[in-house]
Amino acid sequence: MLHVDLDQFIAAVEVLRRPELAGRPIIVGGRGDPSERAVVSTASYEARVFGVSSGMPLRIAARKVPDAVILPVDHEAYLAASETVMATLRAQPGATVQVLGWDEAFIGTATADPEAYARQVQAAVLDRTQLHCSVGIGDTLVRAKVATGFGKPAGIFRLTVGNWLEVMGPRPTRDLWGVGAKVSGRLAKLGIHTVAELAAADPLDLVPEFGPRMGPWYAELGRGDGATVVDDTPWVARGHSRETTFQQDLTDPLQVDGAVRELAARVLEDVVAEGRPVVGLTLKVRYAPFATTTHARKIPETYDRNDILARALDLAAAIEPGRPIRLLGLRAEMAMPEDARKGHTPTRGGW
DNA sequence: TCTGGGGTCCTAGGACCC
DNA sequence: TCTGGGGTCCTAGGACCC
Repeated sequence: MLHVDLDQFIAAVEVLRRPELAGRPIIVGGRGDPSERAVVSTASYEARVFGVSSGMPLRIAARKVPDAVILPVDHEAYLAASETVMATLRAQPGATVQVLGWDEAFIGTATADPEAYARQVQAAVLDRTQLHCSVGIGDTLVRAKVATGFGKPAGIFRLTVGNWLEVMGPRPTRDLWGVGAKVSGRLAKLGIHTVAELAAADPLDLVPEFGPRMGPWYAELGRGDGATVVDDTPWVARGHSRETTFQQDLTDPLQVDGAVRELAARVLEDVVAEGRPVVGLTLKVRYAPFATTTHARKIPETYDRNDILARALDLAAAIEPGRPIRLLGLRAEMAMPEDARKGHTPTRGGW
């Protein structure tokens, strides 16, 4: 299968509608105002040279690149570009497409020459959207996904059971898709630093540290093994959430109450649009500077907006009075239809 | 005043039941 | 006075990804 990832997608979309920006360091984030609390969504390659990367506070990024072009996030524009890209992928011969995000997807197809197929995909995407992409080829989803990183920018790379350990073996476990800072640290405590060491680990030895599902799953990840079938089952959202970071920390209970009401109204817009009942609510509270707590509650299946609002306000009663609040979030979990995709391997986001 | 917003899934521990 | 063992459900918290 193939994994397709657009190069500097958001920045590239911005350049398409403002060609005079080509070649300049572009940083897209928040409302485009580096004096506000916000982070970088994407930086162009010209900006990355200065050490700017996704997730970095916008303020810091702006400081690193004195003459950067800083632009606000424009979801609609990226979504429109994304839909054209995905439609182009679906139009490829024999393609089964599994979308992972705005700018990436797996393609399953039976072809004798995957490199040629990949070049054809790149040409089609470029022709239809003027956007460049990199393509990974693999015999598992994990290998295809990881391979893409070696193809950037605008290239093609192939990882299979034959060269996985040769290429990935000496690298830190952090380079794996699904291993972050915390897990790589916990693996290091067990004496596992490299992908090769993880691949050689006994899955059962990882159970005490990571649990019955995640332990064996990490060992599998180290070997590059896992799913081999691209699944194009339509995605059914488990829930919808909204959150707000306040430019000034909130301390007034009336303001907190108002913020919760507004979040509830916004979440309900999404939920009502889907016509599925709500079965649970989670309130997320980030107290300044960075301590986060959540309060969750199952509720009887209901569509009733007033009921849901009342229950959200119930949750808000758990907020500690007088403590400054930096962020509030509200998530509504929805009832799942019987035939929805569920119960596959751990992925934690990104579908 | 350094830290978005939208997702998914797993695990631990307590409550409760038989 | 002592206090099993298995199971399920729920909440809180954590980790990761785009």
